[in-house]
Amino acid sequence: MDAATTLKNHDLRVTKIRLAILEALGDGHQAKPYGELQAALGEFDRTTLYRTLLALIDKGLIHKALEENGESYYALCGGCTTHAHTHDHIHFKCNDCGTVECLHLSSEIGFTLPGVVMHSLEITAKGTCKACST
Amino acid sequence: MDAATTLKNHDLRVTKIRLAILEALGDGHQAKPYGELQAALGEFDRTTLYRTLLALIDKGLIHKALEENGESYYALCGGCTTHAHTHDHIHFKCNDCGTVECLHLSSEIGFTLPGVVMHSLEITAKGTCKACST
DNA sequence: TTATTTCTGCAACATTGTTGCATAAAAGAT
DNA sequence: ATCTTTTATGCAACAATGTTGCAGAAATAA
Repeated sequence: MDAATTLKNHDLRVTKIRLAILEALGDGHQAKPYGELQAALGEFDRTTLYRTLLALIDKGLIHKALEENGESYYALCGGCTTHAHTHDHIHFKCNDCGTVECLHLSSEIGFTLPGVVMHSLEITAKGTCKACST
Repeated sequence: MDAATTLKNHDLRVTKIRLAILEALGDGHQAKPYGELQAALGEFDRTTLYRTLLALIDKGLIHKALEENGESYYALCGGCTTHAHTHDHIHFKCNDCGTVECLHLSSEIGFTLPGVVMHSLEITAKGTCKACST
C-alpha cells in the first residue's frame, strides 16, 4: 500500500511532510532519532515536525520507540499491526553502530508483578548487533 | 550505614548537596523525576545538581530509572547491589498516582534475540499500582 | 594551618518540546 | 474548475532539560 492511501485510511490528510516522514522512517524496522528526522526534513518547520509526529502517533501510524538522553526515537508501526497496536515492543539498540531496531519476540514473555495491574510493557535491550559483532 | 559513610565508600567527598540528594531519594524503592529533585533541592544550583547526579551515577550510588517526556527519573541503587549493579531493573510507573517504583522480579526473565549480543536490558511497565487499584 | 584536590555556583549556550495565531493548503461541495 | 470549510503549516515566543568553561569556595590530606 502506498503512503498516501495509508494516511487516508487513518483519517489523515495527505501532506508533504507526512509523506516525507513516512518515507524517512523507511521500512519500519528501524527507529530514527528526532535529530536525524529533523536533519532529513530540514525544509519543514520544527514545530510542524513535532505536531505531525504527534498526529501520526495519535492515529497509530508510528510510535515512539524509546527516549534516550532527552532524544526521542520514532519508528513506523508496520510490524506491530498484528498485535492490534499494543505498543508492547522490544527495542534493541546497538552500542556500536547506534541503530535502533524494533524486534519481535518469537515467544511471549509473560510475567506478572504482585498487586499491580499492568497496561503496557516496554523493553529496551542494548548490546552489539549482528553486523557489528562479526 | 549512614549517607556520609556511603559516599566515602564510593570515593566521593561528603558535601551538602550529595547528602541532600541521597536523603531526597528516600529508601531507594521509588524513583523521583528530575523536576521534583530540583524543587526539593532549590537551594542548590541547577548545574551542580546535574553534575552531582552524574557523579553519583558514575560511582554506582544511584541510577537513571527511566526517561519520559524528556524528564529523567532517578533512584537509589539500594536494592540492586545484590546483582552487582547490573542496571537490569524493572520499573513500574503508575498511571494514576504517577509514582515510579523499582521492582524486582522473583524469577529471571530470560530471552535471547537471534544474532545479537545483549549487554543490558531495561524493562518499564505501566499500569495501576496496588494503592490506586482499590 | 597550609596546600592540594575537588566541588560549587554563575553565566552562557544548545537542544528538545510546547502554545497561540495568522496564513496556506487539503478535502468536499457547488 | 471554483468556492467553502476544515485542517495543517510556519512563525514567533516561550519553558525546560541538559552541557561547558571558569573563578572562587569547600573538602580532604599533609
